[in-house]
Amino acid sequence: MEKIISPRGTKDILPSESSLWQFIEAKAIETFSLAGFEEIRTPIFEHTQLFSRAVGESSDIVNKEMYTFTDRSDRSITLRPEGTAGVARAFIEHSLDRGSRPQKLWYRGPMFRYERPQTGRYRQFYQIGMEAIGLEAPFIDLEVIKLAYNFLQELGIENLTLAINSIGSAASREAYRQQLLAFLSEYQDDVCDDCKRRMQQNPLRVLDCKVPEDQALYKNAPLIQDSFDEESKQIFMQMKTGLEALGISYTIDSSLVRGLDYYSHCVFEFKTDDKGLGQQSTVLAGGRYDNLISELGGVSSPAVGWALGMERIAYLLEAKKFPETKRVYIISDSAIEASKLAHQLRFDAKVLVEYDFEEAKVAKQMNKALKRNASHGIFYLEDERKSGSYLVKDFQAKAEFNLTSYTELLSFFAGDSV
RNA sequence: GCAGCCGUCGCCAAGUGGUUAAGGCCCCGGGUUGUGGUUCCGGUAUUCGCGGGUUCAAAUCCCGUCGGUUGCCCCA
Repeated sequence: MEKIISPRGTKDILPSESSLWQFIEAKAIETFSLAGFEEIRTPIFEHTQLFSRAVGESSDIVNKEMYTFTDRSDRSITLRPEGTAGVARAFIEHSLDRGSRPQKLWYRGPMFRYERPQTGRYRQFYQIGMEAIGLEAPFIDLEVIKLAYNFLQELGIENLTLAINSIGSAASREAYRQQLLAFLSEYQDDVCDDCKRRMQQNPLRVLDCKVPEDQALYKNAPLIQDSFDEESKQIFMQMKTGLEALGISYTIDSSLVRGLDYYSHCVFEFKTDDKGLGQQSTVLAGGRYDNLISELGGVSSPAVGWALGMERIAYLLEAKKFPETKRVYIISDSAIEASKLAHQLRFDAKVLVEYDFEEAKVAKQMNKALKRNASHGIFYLEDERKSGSYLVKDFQAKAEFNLTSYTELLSFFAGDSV
């Protein structure tokens, strides 16, 4: 029979890895809750229309990367390729603009894009993201970036650089687009095929081209900052001075424009220089999207947010060591008695307890205990039960303790460290 | 979507046209009568990702397909 394997671009997170994922999520819950951000869970699939309108018809995501299908009632359904659109839809649907502003939300979960899988890039991948919706105060951008920064620090990820840029207000960006296109029209026939396509689809991307000959041509291209209106200039300035005041170092990357249509003003990315992730150096990215909510039919609600790729984070954390916890294995000639003791200890001492289901020989149970990475063994055989005692073995210290009551046993396992 | 490389047991692999496809790790069973990952004995691929073709003969050559990987595009 043919073996069934997971579909292309998907992967299982096995127990050897899941503790790391739990660690990441626990840190997210902690960091974001302390800042008053609350979790929102939206559906994994939405009406296709939501994404084509929110993410933008011209984006690659909508053009060639969506997992779209027709359901049994002929509705066009799409597996969400990113988190912001669903959050925005929920914000409008439940009139969250009537709540306190800004609404401070975060989310986690799988996203889907039909792409060629590569290291650090999957068809089903997991993101953690946050959105602050309802106010345009630039201090919110700073708060959101600072939280990203703190979160990454809490996780213990180092060597990330923050790149920021401003793409200005929608009006100033449109003005720039015209200027840029006028400039590019001179070179229309000289540039690479990719750039020809970019001119049609997303002219700002042209400046990011990797072909050296093209780069030489673009040297004299107009700068987006030069087309900024007063408001755009001021917002970007506040951004920069704010980051400096918060002690967050950054670089300005004028080629940073982001792939999604809904962004405006501040955009940013945290990147790693770890080569192991291949071309996927961006670990967290986001920006401001002041018009998305109104474009989707909601009350005008400026917003800012970001998302990070959990696989990429997990990759960077793989080598990290986690603090050891106590792990107890009961060695007994009676699975029933061992089970009773295990359940009691789990609830009374909040310690991880396992035991043997096979009533194997003592030497064998010792081996199993070690194989389970136990830190302690409790000998609990007929002799011990008769005398009401527990022989505790510390596997690391290679020491034995004869405890003569359950109370003594409990106090032995009190506390967190091994 | 395009181009290159790769695919032998759960893992690491030897084998590159010719009798029964090495080896190591892990795993499983057994021996050492209530104490340590040791040791000893034994077991585990009718088959080389899958399908087809060439040949007297294929894991080895050819075609296709699936999957992985690297680069491009793009992106978290």
